[in-house]
Amino acid sequence: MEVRELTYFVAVAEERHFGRAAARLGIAQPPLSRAIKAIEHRVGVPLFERTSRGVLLTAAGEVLLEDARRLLEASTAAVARARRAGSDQPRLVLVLKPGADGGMLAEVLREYEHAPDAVPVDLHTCGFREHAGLLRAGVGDVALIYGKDPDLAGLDSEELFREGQILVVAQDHPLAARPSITMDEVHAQPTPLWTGDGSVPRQGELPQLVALGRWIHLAPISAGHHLRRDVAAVPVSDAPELPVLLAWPEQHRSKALASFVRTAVDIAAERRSLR
Amino acid sequence: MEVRELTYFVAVAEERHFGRAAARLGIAQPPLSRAIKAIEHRVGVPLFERTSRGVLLTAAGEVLLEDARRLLEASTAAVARARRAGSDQPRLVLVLKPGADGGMLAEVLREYEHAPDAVPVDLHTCGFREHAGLLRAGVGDVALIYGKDPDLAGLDSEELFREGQILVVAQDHPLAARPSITMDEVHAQPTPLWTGDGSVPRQGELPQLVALGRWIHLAPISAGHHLRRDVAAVPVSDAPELPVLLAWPEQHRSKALASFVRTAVDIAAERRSLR
DNA sequence: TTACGTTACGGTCTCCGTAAAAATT
DNA sequence: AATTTTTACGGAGACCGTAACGTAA
Repeated sequence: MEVRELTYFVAVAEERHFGRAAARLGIAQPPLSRAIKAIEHRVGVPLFERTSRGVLLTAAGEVLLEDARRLLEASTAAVARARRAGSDQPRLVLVLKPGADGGMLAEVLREYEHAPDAVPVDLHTCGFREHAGLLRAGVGDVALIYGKDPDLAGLDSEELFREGQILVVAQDHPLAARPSITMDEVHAQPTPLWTGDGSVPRQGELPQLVALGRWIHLAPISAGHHLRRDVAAVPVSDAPELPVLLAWPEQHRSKALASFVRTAVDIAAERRSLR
Repeated sequence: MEVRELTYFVAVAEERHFGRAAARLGIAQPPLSRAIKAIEHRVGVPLFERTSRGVLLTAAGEVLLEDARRLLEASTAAVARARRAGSDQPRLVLVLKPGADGGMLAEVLREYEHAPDAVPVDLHTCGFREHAGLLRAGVGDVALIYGKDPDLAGLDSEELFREGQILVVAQDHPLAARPSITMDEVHAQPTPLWTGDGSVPRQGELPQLVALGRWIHLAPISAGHHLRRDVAAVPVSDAPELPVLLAWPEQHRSKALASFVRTAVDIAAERRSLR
């Protein structure tokens, strides 16, 4: 099974229409039709049910679609990683959400510079829940992830520590002056609480909306250090602790990466013991 | 990057020689040389250092080799799985070492027959530490694995229970008559203890060697039920408990598989609570 | 009749194999 | 001189696009 064929298959599977799929692939329908037929012949089972309004996936097609998506992702990731590994000055790409640095990133970077097998670290910022995808796509080598149930498929990870949460509200919000607050109170107050569900906001949009009093949201304590001036943070006494993870592609432990992970884990352990 | 190209690359990387790689691929050297050059051009970095005695992998080549092996494995697995999913009578293939049934397999199979979404279960036996490979290759859907540190890359898993161990010795071994024994005694006695390191024995070879008094080995308690007549089992009071895992390819939870896992987990939990 | 997928056909592009050449020990 | 990789060249096969054809709502 060639990746060109997988690309064709995924296009048809996602468009559920040979014509649209061909357009998306930039080819004519007939070659696409032939290619799919060839695949089905080779696999030995039909992957689509042809109807006069388009196509439907068979059970086998559903199974293949899952694998095919992963394969395509992995194949582009493979060349991306090889390319970076072969560049003159190898670097480590750390993926993180802006501001979500766990309050220890600066120290980790400082320490890592002097570690054995260290290489320069590039920071690649990303949006909500994009970490795993970027690692799997070969864009990044390692990611710093906050969250309860992150998507770790195909990744190895290590928990660095857990962190309490603060509520971020507009400066003139009724809760802004409180020294502390409970989860019940968070849910009881009227301003909507941003949960990350639904549409992903553009970069920097959420702080803006919070400052305008349209939303409030929870954040890890360490994020409180670099909030906008026009918002306030209130400790939430009984908020669940957020795990802070370091994650990297499965079995991709270059020396540079292993050394970075070790440095971060050591510093995290040290900080835990200080508390 | 096409999988044909990856196949070529892996062949050269593993043979470290264009000529041998070409022979293994069943093609002539020149097309192979061209193909590799094309790949290197596309990736943008050299993957091999050509010497007059063959080739060496560059750092980028090493990185790509890891990914390429996984990709090839995954691509064959994808069609294998799709083919099985599309067969007229879908089945669930359970991979396990002969005898390593956790003492509960019969009950799980019996129970599963009546579970919702159940399909017929095929048993596929395998050798020492072959489970993961067979799952990744798409040969099996789910595996029953004993062991402390199994290879779970690319797999999801669930621990069913933990089991104590017995020492399996020849019937006329000095320890055969003991009601119980400690790990210290196991290590102190003279017959070599088989640890699974080194060469993998042929199927059924180890029991033979144990019966002949050439080796002794540890086994989970449940394996004691189907030992040869000419060996004896002695409980080891302080042996570390062996985890018994159910594992399956990451994110491949068909209804049939999910139902099987649930059945097994439920029965395991029930047995734990009975103790 | 319209919208989709499939066959038929001809051209092009890629890939392969044989043969000769370059490079390194 | 021998071994190994690379370049040159000619042919076979794969893939694509246009056009014509089935087929179901």
